[in-house]
Amino acid sequence: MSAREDVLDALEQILIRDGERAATLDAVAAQAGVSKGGLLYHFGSKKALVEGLADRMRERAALDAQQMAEAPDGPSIYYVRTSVFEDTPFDRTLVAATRLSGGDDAPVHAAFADVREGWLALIREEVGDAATAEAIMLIGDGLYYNAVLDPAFPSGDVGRESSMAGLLAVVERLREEARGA
Amino acid sequence: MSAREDVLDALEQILIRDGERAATLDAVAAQAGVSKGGLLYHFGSKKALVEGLADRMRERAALDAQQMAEAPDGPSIYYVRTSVFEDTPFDRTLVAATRLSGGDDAPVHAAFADVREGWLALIREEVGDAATAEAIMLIGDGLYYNAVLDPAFPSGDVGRESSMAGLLAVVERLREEARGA
DNA sequence: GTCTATAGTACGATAGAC
DNA sequence: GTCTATCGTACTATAGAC
Repeated sequence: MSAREDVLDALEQILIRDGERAATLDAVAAQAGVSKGGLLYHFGSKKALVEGLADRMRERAALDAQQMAEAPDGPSIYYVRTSVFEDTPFDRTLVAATRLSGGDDAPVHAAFADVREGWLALIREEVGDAATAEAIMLIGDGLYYNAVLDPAFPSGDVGRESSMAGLLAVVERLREEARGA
Repeated sequence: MSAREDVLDALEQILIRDGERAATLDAVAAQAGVSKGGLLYHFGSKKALVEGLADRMRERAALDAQQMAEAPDGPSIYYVRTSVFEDTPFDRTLVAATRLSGGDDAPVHAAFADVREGWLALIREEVGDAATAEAIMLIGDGLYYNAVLDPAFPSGDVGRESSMAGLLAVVERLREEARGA
């Protein structure tokens, strides 16, 4: 039962570190410490392997949505605040899946659409105004994508971290203005 | 002289429509209407081909930065407003390059970093406050990445377009508040 | 459940004719 | 400047031993 999870961990690791093209069955098998044949016992094809990643993303996203809904500082701040890489299991899965977003992987795309819809709903519920909710979510999105697509990722972007406080202040102002309206 | 441009156009087309993995020399040559040998006369390797795309991106970005600096509604609004795909030559080059951002293409990454730095400088100059400038740029970034990474791209995302007016109002409010401070 | 060996295809790049 | 033909490698996937 653990070998399956090891393979998914290995896939994530390679996608995060080396990108989509590097995520071959050979490379994933080697990273997971199994042979290619062993890998293909658990996931019968590369397509099935990617679907396994999409499934894991849905599961972990559901847990994160719970956290977001119950966040003491509210879903808006939670979303922007957690849009920087923290190397949690969910972060790793999300970034790995993002690396596949350029291609035509239907399961991954569908999972992303559903997860994003849930996020936006929580933010909209908190701030009331649809345009403000979208603006707040986009700030988090921009933060996330910029970090993920950075060549230095995931070594960290110190400049970004120091500007987080000011950014959260802007988001909070946006939220309060929309609530007051 | 035109064959070179045709090849770059073909590379962009394939990256936009089918993603990074589909952009093989065979596919690009076929799309450009030349043989693989013919392609490799102009670009001696795949690496050289990608560098050609990065160079084109820098050239076209410089022209766009001029437009942005002189925009009647200001760089901030211009940036967010043009963060939706319009199928201009610059848009096509930018989206194509974004498709390569998951991998380890140093020339593409360097070009992106330089171009983005120029955008942020223009916005920061307009709004004064660094945190607000970053927030505004991130809204545009989020808008852009969401569109580009959408599976339906570039067929268009009608829902997004209808929310643009409200979003621009939020951006304008952010800008005016920062200016007044 | 995991391995080795191998089939079949696709890729990047070179050589040489025209 | 563009073509066809080809080499060597790397990829996905299968077959069959253990």
